[in-house]
Formats: sequence, C-alpha cells, structure tokens
Amino acid sequence: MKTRDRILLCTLELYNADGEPNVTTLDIANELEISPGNLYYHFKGKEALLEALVDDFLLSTHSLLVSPEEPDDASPDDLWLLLHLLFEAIATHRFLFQDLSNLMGRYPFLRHAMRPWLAALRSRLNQVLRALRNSGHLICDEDAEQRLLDALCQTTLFWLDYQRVAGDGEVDAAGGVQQMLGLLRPCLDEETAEWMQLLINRYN
Amino acid sequence: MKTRDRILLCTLELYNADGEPNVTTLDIANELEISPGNLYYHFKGKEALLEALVDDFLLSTHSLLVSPEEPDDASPDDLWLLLHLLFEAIATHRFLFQDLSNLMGRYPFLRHAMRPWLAALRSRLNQVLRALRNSGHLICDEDAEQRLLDALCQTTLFWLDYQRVAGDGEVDAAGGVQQMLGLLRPCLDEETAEWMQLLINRYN
DNA sequence: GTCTATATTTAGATAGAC
DNA sequence: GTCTATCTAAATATAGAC
Repeated sequence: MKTRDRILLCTLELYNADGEPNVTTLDIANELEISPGNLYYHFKGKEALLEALVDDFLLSTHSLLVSPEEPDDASPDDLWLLLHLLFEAIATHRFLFQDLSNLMGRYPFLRHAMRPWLAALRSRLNQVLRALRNSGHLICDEDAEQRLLDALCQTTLFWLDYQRVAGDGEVDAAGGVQQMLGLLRPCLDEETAEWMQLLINRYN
Repeated sequence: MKTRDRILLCTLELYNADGEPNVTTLDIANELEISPGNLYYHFKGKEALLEALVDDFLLSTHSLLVSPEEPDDASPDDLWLLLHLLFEAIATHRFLFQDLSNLMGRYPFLRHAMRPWLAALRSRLNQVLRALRNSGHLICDEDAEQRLLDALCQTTLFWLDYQRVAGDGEVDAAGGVQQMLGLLRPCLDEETAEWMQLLINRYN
C-alpha cells in the first residue's frame, strides 16, 4: 500500500475516533511510524488532508444524490437501499459530521462543498417524498411534508453524533436507517406503513 | 456590573458567535479591554469559564426537566410553553450544542453534566408523550413512540446547529418549537392535530 | 483588582541531509 | 521518499509590580 493511501486511511481512523480538532499531524505520523516531514511531503498540511478525505466522501455519495433518470418508483425497498448506502458513507466519514459546524467555520472550502451537498440531499429526499405522495402512499399536507423533510435531513446529518452524545454504547449506521424509515411511517397509508415496519424489523 | 459577570457575559457571546474552540482567552480579554492577567484572576482558565456557563445553563433548564408534581394535563398549550422555554435556554447557550461532541470529549466534567441532563430531557419528553397517549390524543404503537422520542431529543439538541449548517440566514429558537410540534402532529388525533397546527401557525 | 511582562507548551510547518 | 532537526506562531497560564 502506498504511503499516501496509508496516511489517508490512518487519518480517517484517527479523526473518526477522536475528532479532527483533537488529532495533530504528529499523532498521525506517530501512528504510522513515519516522520512528520514525510507526512508533509505527501500532504501540504491538515487542510490538504481534509480536502482529500472530503473528496472521497463526496465521490462516495454523489451517485446517491443525483436525480435518477427514470422517475422513481419509490418502493420502500428502493428507499431502504438509498438510505442504507447513504448512512454507510456517512458512518465511514463520521468525523465530518461530528464537528461539522467547527470544520465549516474553519475551512471555507468545506462550506462551499457541504452547502451544495446538503442542498442535494434535501432535494433528493424531497423527490422521494413527492414520489411517495404522488403514488398515494404518503398522506400529509404541505406543511407536514416540509417538516418531515427537515427531520430527515437533520437525522441524516446528526444521527450518529446523537447516538454518540447520548452514549448508547456502540454506534451503527443501521439504527439511522431505521430511524429515518420510522419517521416516515406515521405519514404513510396503512399498507405501506406495514411494509415499512417489516423493513425496519428486518435489521434486528 | 462586576468584572466577573462582564467576563461571563462576554465569553458567552463570543462562544455563541464563533464557537468555543475558536475563542481564546486573549480574545475575551481584548473584547472586554482588560488584561489577560485580570481574566485569570477571576477564572483559573477556560475550563473554569466553561463550568460557570454550564452551571448557568443547567440552572436555567432544571425546573423544566424535573417531573411536575401533579400528573401533567398535557394540553398542547402546556407543551408549547415547555418547549418554548427549553429552546430559549438552549439558544442562549447554543455554543454548548454547536460543539457538543468536541466539548464532551475534552472536558470530562461536561460529560458527567450533560449525560444526566440528556437523560432528564428524554425522561421528561417521554412523560409528555405518555400523558398524551393516556388521554387518547396520541395514537401510535410503542415502536413509533420511541422513534418519536428520539426525534424530539435529537431536534432539541441539534435544531439550532442544523439551521446554522444549512445556512438559512438568521437562526431562531421559535423554528425549533415549531419543528417539535410538527413532528408530533402526524401521530395525534384529528382534533388535537388541528389545535397543534394553530399553535404552530401562531408564530408566523 | 488590575496591569505588564514573560514563561510554558504545543501544534503546524519547513529546510536540508540521505 | 524519508528522515532529523528546527523554526514560527499561537494559546494557556503565571509572577510580580502597582
């Protein structure tokens, strides 16, 4: 494995474990048993390191957030898969969400990257909701749909952090998917709601 | 106004504006036009400063989270008032929630303070939900009630931060109350849901 | 109580040899 | 590509005069 890749992988692990603000370039070099000078040969500094990790994240979620060509059939199964892949990518880069405000404040490039990402997330989820509503499975007024959309976006961003803060032992992405589907359920028609509940229970 | 109080007030404002990790003791001293030595005369350091601010926060929310003596009648109006006061206190100390993971990681005392606080919040909200269910206004199964409870706790913790990250201009506490009531609405009986919608709209 | 001056520590970053 | 050695800058914290 190339040193550059080892650095990225190790940095990701340390950031996820301790939070980006609490990890120094020296920590990374020590963990890898390379010199700080070597680290700086591969990455100009912490910002370059972060940029590379953020690029990975954006790449891993891009295909999930672009609008699908054909109008979604929006079955619960499709939605489940979308959320599953999304939470997987977020869990892999969870350090990014754990200190999101802080990182966006300190790195302008991250603001410029995450604002559009969030907008794309919101737009994609909105599309899912509309498809569900058009097919008659989602029953709610416009106001409730917007609140649901906000709740879904918020849960996408902060579920892992919430679990961590609440201290519920090990944190897994599956719980986030369950929570998302669970938020949706009270607004679904009876048949779809039951199907949804089956999907939720399938994890346990 | 005593210097000690001026320091606390100024620190709160700077922390809320820029985030605790981005504010140095020198920033605070400069803003107040006092010397760093003077600052350290009043507070041993950043941790002592944080402790005082956290104490204020705990004090301002304590009465909201203890179980009421008499069983709650749990009218939407009572709930509204509870949420309004809660979000007001959180907005005043929003720096605490903006970097919650980070702060809890760096200051063990904060972990020991916030875990019980969160447990109390959850317990109090749970009580509200049970009262609503017992009076027949809340209609949902046990699983949905637990998910709703998590959604409410999460929104309490992260709504302001979510608004900030999403970049929706000015952030206000009222939106958080609306979102909380909005989350509840799909699970309420028709009459209560309408009442709730009236409460939500009353803000606008 | 408040100030000036300074000490300590640590993170981020670079230069130059190998 | 990698290392050693070192520099700079900044933040926390303290000493001692007033």
